[in-house]
Amino acid sequence: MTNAQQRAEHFTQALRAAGVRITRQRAALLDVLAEAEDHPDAVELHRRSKDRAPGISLSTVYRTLTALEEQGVIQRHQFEGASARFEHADGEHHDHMIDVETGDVIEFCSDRIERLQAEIAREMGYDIVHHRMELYVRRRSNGKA
Amino acid sequence: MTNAQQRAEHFTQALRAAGVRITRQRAALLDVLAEAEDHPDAVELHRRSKDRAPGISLSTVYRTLTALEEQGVIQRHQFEGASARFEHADGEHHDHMIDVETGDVIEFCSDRIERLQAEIAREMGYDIVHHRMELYVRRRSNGKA
DNA sequence: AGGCTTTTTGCAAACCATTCGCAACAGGAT
DNA sequence: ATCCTGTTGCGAATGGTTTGCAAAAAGCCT
Repeated sequence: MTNAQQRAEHFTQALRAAGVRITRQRAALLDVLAEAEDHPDAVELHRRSKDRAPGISLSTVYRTLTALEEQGVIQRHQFEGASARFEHADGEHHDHMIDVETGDVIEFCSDRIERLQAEIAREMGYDIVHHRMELYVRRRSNGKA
Repeated sequence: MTNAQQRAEHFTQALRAAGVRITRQRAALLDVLAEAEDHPDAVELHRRSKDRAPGISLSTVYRTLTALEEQGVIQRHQFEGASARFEHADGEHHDHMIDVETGDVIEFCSDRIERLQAEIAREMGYDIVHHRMELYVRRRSNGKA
């Protein structure tokens, strides 16, 4: 069984557990999401889902995405000046770099930064509920310094 | 001369330099922005500006905010699930913590985090154009650990 | 001041991603 | 197979923000 299939199964379980029915349309979207290795937006997910569930509507895509997000199995990212993009939330936490030229999204993570964030919040009397960190970047033109 | 007056003057210069005319409406908004110590949204800025320039329209507020942002003298922040909020951009760079209960915005900055971000980007072959870091937080309930 | 050009204004309409109301439809437990 | 309840697609609504336009105001040159 591939990773994608496992993920699709995971999505299905999560929805069922929440009393959400798995329809033909939802199954299609779940598969599409499970297979996606990028960060597609709702319209793109709709486009991809139409192959497997002809006639699926954009509303249904949005509704299902919201349900999946509520169950915590996918994440919604609202990058600057763009519509929301989605990704499955099974690996460990990570943040994003967005190439401002191409729109490409690169994942990264830094325990050190996370620790500093928590430390700063605590010093000011807060606990972090969640955070958002995005680096808007441009490919280095001149090889290495 | 107060800080606010200096800032208002700074805004005025920036706009004039860009060939933008200072109208009664804009002067009012500039003052409001210069005096603001919080992070108001367009509607709130409009409300505050109406005292000094009765009849000023929300469109004018938006148009002027856009111009100021283009000149780099104010910053626009798009926090999660809220309309854009603005602040003057004269002090040094900082990031934000948002109290998820109250909506309060707290400023902070960490050179160490900034350095780590730059380092990470560089390692992956990128330069940072700008970044966004927001901590969504909740006040610690139990005093200090 | 007067006149002329260019920018700006307020209004209403347009935008765009996302959500919602609704009547027809379809899971899925029994 | 049935019934109950959740779901669908559609089109319309939303809400923050932007835009087209004709009227009004800035700024400039004498």
